[in-house]
Amino acid sequence: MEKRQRRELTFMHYDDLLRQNPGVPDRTLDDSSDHVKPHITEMDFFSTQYQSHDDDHYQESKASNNNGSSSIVDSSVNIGLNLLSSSPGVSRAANDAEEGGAEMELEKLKEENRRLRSMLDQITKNYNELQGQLFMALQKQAHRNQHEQKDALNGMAGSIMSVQQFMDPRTSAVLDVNEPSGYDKTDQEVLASPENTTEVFSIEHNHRTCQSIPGKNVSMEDGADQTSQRWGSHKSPKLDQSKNEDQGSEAPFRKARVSVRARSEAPLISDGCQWRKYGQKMAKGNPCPRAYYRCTMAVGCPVRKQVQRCADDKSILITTYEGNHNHPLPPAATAMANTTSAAAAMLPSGSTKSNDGALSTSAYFPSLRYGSSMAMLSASAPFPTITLDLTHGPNAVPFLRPPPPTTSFPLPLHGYPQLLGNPMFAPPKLPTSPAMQLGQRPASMVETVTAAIASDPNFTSALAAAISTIMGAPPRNNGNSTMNNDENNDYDHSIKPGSPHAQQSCSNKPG
DNA sequence: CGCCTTTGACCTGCGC
DNA sequence: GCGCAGGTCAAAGGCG
Repeated sequence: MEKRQRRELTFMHYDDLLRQNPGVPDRTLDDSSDHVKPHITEMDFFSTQYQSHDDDHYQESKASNNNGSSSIVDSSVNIGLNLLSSSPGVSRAANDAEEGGAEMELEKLKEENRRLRSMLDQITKNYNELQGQLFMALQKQAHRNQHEQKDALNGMAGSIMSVQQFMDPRTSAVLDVNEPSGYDKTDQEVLASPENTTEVFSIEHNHRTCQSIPGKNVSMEDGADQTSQRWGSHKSPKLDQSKNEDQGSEAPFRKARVSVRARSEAPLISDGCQWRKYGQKMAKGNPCPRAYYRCTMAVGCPVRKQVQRCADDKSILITTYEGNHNHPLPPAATAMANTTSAAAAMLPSGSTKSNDGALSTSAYFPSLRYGSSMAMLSASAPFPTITLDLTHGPNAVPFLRPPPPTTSFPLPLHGYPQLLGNPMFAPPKLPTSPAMQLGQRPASMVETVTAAIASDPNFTSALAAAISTIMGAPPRNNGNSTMNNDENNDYDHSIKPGSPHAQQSCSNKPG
């Protein structure tokens, strides 16, 4: 009985898996009517999560069978064997009766596994090819954007940049390709400037901002100083030194800030990280003070955030993140980090800032296909800033507030799964977060994160659970491999239960 | 005792 | 050069 029961449960899990992975052909439709057992192993091939489910439901069996979890790592053949041997409660008589059929089923399982593996390999190969093509296209786009930006800087009226440019999250990354591992430290921060309180989404590009700000000749090469230039140009030398040591490689994105606007009565948004308040200032034009927080989850963590209530609507909490965590993050923090990283990655490569602070470049998207979050260019902010407006529900109609002075466009976070899976957005010491490695639905995760935060900023626990549900356990191989160039190494780390990645993910920011 | 918050002072960039 | 504003430091005090 246990054996049959397990089969049924496993089959259901596999079903769920198929629902969550539409790309995987539903091979069970062909065989389900005939055999139930074969699905057990096939399901196990792709998801360790479901294996764990089995373990949960059959702890008794597992107690006397050490192979219960090992099947996750082993080949499909082993899984099949494990299943047969993992039912100590089955009587000898039952085994004899099913022995012949079981062997045949086992063979079928093996064959099915081989087919699925080949299919998965093919899918992975296709995905990688597409990813490579996309990367090349983005590079071309970046070059094109550079020329356009030069024209704009030369006084050309072409302030309006192509939609693709702003929609292209990789543009900046591509442009920064020469930078030494600059990707590590995507900056996240909450923009608390009053101007942005009315903005749905603002984006500025680091490059242009640096070039356009007098006295801030921060080139992309001196990334080590960018942290201090951005957050604390007035910082003490000691702090700068430490930052140089810790963040020397994160320069490129250090200029970017990610601002999250969310409705919350709480003084802080629970983002899963530990923060220490190190300062508070009254910002001009806003009766609410601006608080400065520093991540204290690890010594020397460069991540900081500003928290300030919107001057127009005090129920809106504006949190600005900057920097990348240099330590493992809890799931909730990981989700936020990924979200903000993805947002930071959206920074266009060529937005410019006019001398008078007026928005000089912007892109407008008449149709808002992505209602959960939107982006808007803002030249008013001294730093490249992306503002994620979570004050609306995922399906809410954007622009409930009066249109901001700047143009806005939706943030197509889910349009760039490669961003989340790309190592460029992984922290230096944290190869890739489990979420990032879940290449299947990185964008959906972001959506889920933003939606959850929008609905309840303090609901991080549920957020983590939701992410876990959506993403499941890291795929054993192929699934994530398509998302990460460092798939091999990163993945190995991520699936280790004891590994820090198992409980965190990292991205850059968030805090 | 350690950690955190508070808060005034200080530093730096920027505009005039 | 001066003043303003943003950002940070660090001493003091509170809290568990």
